[in-house]
Order: sequence, then C-alpha cells, then structure tokens
Amino acid sequence: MARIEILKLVAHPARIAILEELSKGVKCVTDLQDFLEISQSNISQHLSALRHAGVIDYFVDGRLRCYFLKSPFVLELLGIIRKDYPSALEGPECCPVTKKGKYPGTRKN
Amino acid sequence: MARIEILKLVAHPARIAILEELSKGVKCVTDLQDFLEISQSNISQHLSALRHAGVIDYFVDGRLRCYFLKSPFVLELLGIIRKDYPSALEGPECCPVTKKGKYPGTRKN
DNA sequence: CTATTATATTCTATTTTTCTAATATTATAA
DNA sequence: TTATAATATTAGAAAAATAGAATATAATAG
Repeated sequence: MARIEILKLVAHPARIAILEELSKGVKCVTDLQDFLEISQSNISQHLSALRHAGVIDYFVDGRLRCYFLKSPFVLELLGIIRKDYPSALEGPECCPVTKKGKYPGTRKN
Repeated sequence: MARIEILKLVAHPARIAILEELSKGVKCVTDLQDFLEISQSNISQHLSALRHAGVIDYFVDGRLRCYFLKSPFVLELLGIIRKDYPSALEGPECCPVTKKGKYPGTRKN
C-alpha cells in the first residue's frame, strides 16, 4: 500500500497508541483494550484497517489473536514521532522583523 | 502543534507535493500552481492549514508570498517517506504455515 | 486613480472518516 | 452440548475533511 495511505492510517490517536504498543512486542486484543479507552469493536476495526494496509499482522493462539508490527516504515515513523527536534529549520534570508525578502525564483514580471 | 495533527496534515497528496517542493527551497504560490493540478484557492487553503500548524511560513516580496519549510520534523518525515524499506520486519516466532503460536503475554486463563 | 496580478477567505455541497450499537463467529471450558 | 470468552463484522448516524465557486484584499503597474 502507498506510503501516503499508510501515513493517513497512522495519523489517528488510537491507531498510534496501538502501534506504539505493538512496537514493544506482540499483544492480543484484550490486552490492548486494557489501556485504550475505546470499545472492543472499534479496536477491532482499527486492527483490521492496519492489517489490510500491511502494517500489522497476527498469529493465533487458541482464541487469542496475537498482533504484531510488520512494517519497517511504520517502525521508523514511530521513532521520529517520539523524537525531539529544534523548533524551526534555519529559514531563508529575509528581514527578521518585517519578514520581507527577495524571491529567489525567476518570474515573468 | 501536536505531532499527530501534523501527521494528519501531511497525509494528503496535494500537501505532500507542496511540502516536497518547499523542501527544495522557497516557492511562491503561483509557482506551486504550475505543477499542482488544483485550484488557486485550494492551494491557498492547504498553505493556510500548513502555516497554522507551524509546518511552513512565508516572507513577502511585493505581492508574492514566499513560502518555505519550517518544521524539522516534517523534513525528516519527507525523508523517510521517500526511503526504501525491507518488505517486513522479522516477525515473532509462530508456525510459518498455520500462523499459530504461543502468546507471550500473561493472561488470566 | 484604475486595472491587474497574486493571493486569501468564506460559504457550501460532497465525500470520507469515525464511532456506536447490535450481532456474528469461533474456540475452549464446564 | 451449552455457556462463555475473545474477537470480528455490519449498518448507520454523526463528525470531519475536502474542494469548488464566488468574492475579498493588497500591492503594483500604467
């Protein structure tokens, strides 16, 4: 599935929480329920969406579904979401007060 | 603005395209229009959303607004979106055929 | 001044996403 | 067998995101 579709999926609080948890190891649905404040069916829906996107997968142990993280891209994504960054990139040259400057591109006029 | 809100914003084809372009350098709106197949007002709307989220900013040159990328987080995000990854992480132990295995967590039953 | 260029804003219909509720499935325990 | 535990599916209402159209603003050229 395309990167952008995966981004869209990950950009959701419950799904991020699920993925963060799975990044630590295998979890079954009931154990996910314990720290997510959302309904069982909703969790199942999120898991289903993530699985169809190839982000996670599961194996079976009796009546448990043991979910785990599958996508290396998402693992790295989770990493940078947690990271700290400087508050801004070094910007282009422009007056720091008036925020006026010269456009570097070429234009008709 | 929270990382997750920023993720949501970035997870849109037009906005990714805008950000990719800005990651190469300053661009004004008309120049963005040239390679985006969407209306001027829609571009403005996307730019506005990105700016309010602190992802981009602009300086003024006459009647041009010169937009540039501001968020280090988003710059790194764009980087990993372009990168290649192995198709899957090494999964947990479970039978490769039946996909059955043992849940590593502790459970009541 | 007035026209034009560059860009932003507002309103709105449409589409998409999200969640809840109800129900289904499946494996095991009793 | 039947009950129950673990999980999935479906349908639909509500909320949010999206894009188009029309209009507004602001700077400059003429």
